[in-house]
Amino acid sequence: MSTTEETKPALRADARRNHEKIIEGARKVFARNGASAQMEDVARVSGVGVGTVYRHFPTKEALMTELVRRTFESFVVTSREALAVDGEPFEVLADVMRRNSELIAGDAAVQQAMMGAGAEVWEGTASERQQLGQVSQELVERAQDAGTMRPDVGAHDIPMLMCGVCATMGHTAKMFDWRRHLELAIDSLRAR
Amino acid sequence: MSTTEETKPALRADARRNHEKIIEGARKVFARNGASAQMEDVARVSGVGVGTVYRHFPTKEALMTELVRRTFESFVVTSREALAVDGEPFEVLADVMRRNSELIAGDAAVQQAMMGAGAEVWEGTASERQQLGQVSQELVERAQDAGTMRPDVGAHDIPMLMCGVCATMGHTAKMFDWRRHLELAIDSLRAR
DNA sequence: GACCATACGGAACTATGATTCCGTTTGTCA
DNA sequence: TGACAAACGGAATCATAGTTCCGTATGGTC
Repeated sequence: MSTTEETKPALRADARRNHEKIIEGARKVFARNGASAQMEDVARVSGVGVGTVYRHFPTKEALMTELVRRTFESFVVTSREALAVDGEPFEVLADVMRRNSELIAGDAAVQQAMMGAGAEVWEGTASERQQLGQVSQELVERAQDAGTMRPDVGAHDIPMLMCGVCATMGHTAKMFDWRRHLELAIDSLRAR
Repeated sequence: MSTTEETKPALRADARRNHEKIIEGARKVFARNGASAQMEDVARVSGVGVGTVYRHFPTKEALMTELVRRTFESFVVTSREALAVDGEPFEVLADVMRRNSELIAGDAAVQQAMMGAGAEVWEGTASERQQLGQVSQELVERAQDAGTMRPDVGAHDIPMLMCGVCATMGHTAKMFDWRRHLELAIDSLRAR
C-alpha cells in the first residue's frame, strides 16, 4: 500500500485486544472530561495499566487526536449520506447540522476540538475536516441553487457556527440551550 | 455604608500603588493568555514579587474574577448608554452587541469567562450579569415593539449567542472571522 | 529620627498529573 | 513445553505552576 515500506510486525493478540479496550475506555473518559481527562482514569476505565496506554499511544495528545479523528470521520459519513437524500436542499443541510450536533453533544473532547483547543488535535484532523468541507460545499451549493439558502454565506461558515454551538454545549449556565442556539444559527443561513 | 461594620484599615501608600500595578499587569497577562496565565508572569509584568500579588488577591481565581468583573461592569456602562440613544431600536441593540464584542475581542480571559470557564468567575460576576440582563431586556422589548426584532427570541438568547462569538474569537483557524459570526448572530435575531 | 506595623520579594514548598522504567507476565513458535 | 520477544502493570520520576513563609524593607506616626 504505502511506498515507504511500513514495517507492521503484527500485534500480539492481547495487544490488539487492549488497543480496542483503550480506545473504548478513553472515549468514555474524554467524552466526559474533555481535554482535562487524566491518563490514570483512562487506564483504570479501560482496565489496563498506564504503561499499557503509553505503549499504544505515545502521548495524551496523540490519544485524544485519534479519538477526535474517528468522530470527525463519522461526521463525514453522515454528511455523505445526506448527499443521497431526496429533500428540500436547505433542510437536508440543516438536518446534517442537527445530526452532527447530536453526535458532538455527548462528547466534551470533540466540543473542545471544534472550538480549537489544542493545535495537535486540530492539525491531526486536517484530512477529515477537509473531506467534511468538500461535502458541505456540495450541500451548500444545492441549497443556494434552490434559492432557500442565503447566497452570501459559504460552506466555511458552517464550522464557525458549529464552533459557537459547541461553546454553548459546554456551558454550565442552565439558560443556555444548544439546540436553540443551533436553530438560530441555521436560521441565519436561511434565505429571506 | 455596610451594616456589617467593615474594618478597612486604609492601605499604605505603596500598597495602594501596587494594587493598581497588579490589576494593570494582570489585565495584560490574562488578556493574552486567558485562564492559563501564570501568577509568576503577572508578578513580573506588574513589577512586583509573587508574594505581593498574593497579598492583594488570595488566589489566582480571585484575581481573574476581579478583572472579569470589571470588564462586565464596562459592558453594563455601554449598554446603559444605548438606552439613551435615539435610533432604530434593533440597530441600537445590534450596536451594543458590536461594541461589547470589540471590548471582549482583545481579552482571552473574558472570552473564556463568557464561555463558562471557571465556576468561581461565573458566580463572581453574577451581579454584573444580572444588571446586563436587565438592560438587555429593555433594549429587546423596544426592538420587538418596533417590529424589527423577532418576537420569539429573548434577552437571554443574547449571552448565548455572544458565547458562541467568543468561541470564534479564541479560535486559531484563520478562516474563522468573529465579526462575520457576530453579524450572522445578529441577523438571526432580526425580524423577517 | 526612632519605632513598629504593614508590605514586599522571591526562594521553598506542595499538589497534580504526564511520562518513564523495569521487573514480571504472556503469547507465539519451533 | 521451553525459549524468548512482545506486552503488561504500576511505582517512581519529572515538570509545572499555585501557594506559603519568613527575613528584609518601608511608610506613617510620635
